[in-house]
Amino acid sequence: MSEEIHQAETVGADRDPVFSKCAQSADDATAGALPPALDRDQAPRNLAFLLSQVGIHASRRFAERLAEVDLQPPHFRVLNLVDAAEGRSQQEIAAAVQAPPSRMVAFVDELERRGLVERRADPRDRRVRALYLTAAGREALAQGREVARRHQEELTQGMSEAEQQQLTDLLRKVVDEQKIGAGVHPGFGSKDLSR
Amino acid sequence: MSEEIHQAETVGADRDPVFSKCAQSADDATAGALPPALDRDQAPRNLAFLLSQVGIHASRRFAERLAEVDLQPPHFRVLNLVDAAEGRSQQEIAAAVQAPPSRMVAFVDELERRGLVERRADPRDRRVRALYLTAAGREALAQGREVARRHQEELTQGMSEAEQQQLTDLLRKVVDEQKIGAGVHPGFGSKDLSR
DNA sequence: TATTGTTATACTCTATAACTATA
DNA sequence: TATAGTTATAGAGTATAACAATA
Repeated sequence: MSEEIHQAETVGADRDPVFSKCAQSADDATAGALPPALDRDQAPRNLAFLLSQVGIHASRRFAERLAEVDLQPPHFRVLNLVDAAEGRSQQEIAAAVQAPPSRMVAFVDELERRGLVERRADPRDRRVRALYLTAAGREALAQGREVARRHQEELTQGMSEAEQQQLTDLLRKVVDEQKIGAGVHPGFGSKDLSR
Repeated sequence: MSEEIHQAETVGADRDPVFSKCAQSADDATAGALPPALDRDQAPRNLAFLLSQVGIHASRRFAERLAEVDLQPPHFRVLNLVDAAEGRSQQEIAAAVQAPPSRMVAFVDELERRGLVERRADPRDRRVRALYLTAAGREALAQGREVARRHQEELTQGMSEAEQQQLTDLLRKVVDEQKIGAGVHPGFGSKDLSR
């Protein structure tokens, strides 16, 4: 996974006396679990680290919330894409999410099993399986989008409208500058972020 | 993993005629691989999606670069932490990176095999294995940090100093507000981000 | 001969739980 | 009895390559 810790500099002075005290103090089931020398309270000022840290947190949190409506991120993504372009072949959708065909099969299997998506024959080419949403699929998609709405609300807690706009603009600048495909999310698997 | 696509709205109008044209156009080995209906060029304005997208991109890119000096993110992280607090026990370090003891063993095994880290006996408790960097370990750590420096440089390409500061401040605000532990990076594995 | 969808398979990463040696 | 470290193991997620039907 990921970005790294450049916070090392501030640490390393104190040692065992402080540590043993801390390790046994009563009220630190969560926070105080780390010895103080490793539990720096100074937030890293490192931009790359922050981006990675916040991004992964956001992704993971979203996966958690999505699970509440029985969806995993890849499934939600496929639903979105099928909705965006109904009647496309499985592999067209797969290409759009950058998933190999074999993975797509598994996802569609699952979605079809749950009655959210339909595979229909394409009269013009009997090899392809055209994908369509069912009514239940639209319902699930709506639920997922509601989760996404709440997720974003949570994520922007404590930020003013202006700040949100600023952050959005800056991030979009990065996407642009780094030539990350506009709507393409790197990493398709759900495990990636929900671990 | 992850954030989701709310870009669906803009799509779905055109269909096969446009698509077949696009699929065959010559100069789109990369970009034009997607049918236009799925290849929206409008960047998403969704903040949660952007955070996840950029964060994962950053993490993955960092893992790639780190590989150039034969390090994986978890190894680099462990090196950083050992450097920050030499002489700590394996499990203390493990706790600091939120890794289960069994994973830590594997990482330290690898680092020791490569001569970057030493396990020493602790005279006060013969169960613990105190961790120390070797000279080679310090060298590797320095290389990793240099990679991190270049990585950040790449990531902030095209941004003014002021913009970088703005972005840093905003992200730090999110870390604070979301109660993500300051220096704690969610997700320890390297696979997460390099897939 | 190439392509769509499918299956089989192998590989990696991960956590859990059992085990040992010390305490 | 509890803890530091280790090992064994099983599960999830992933990609690759072989395959069948169709073009």
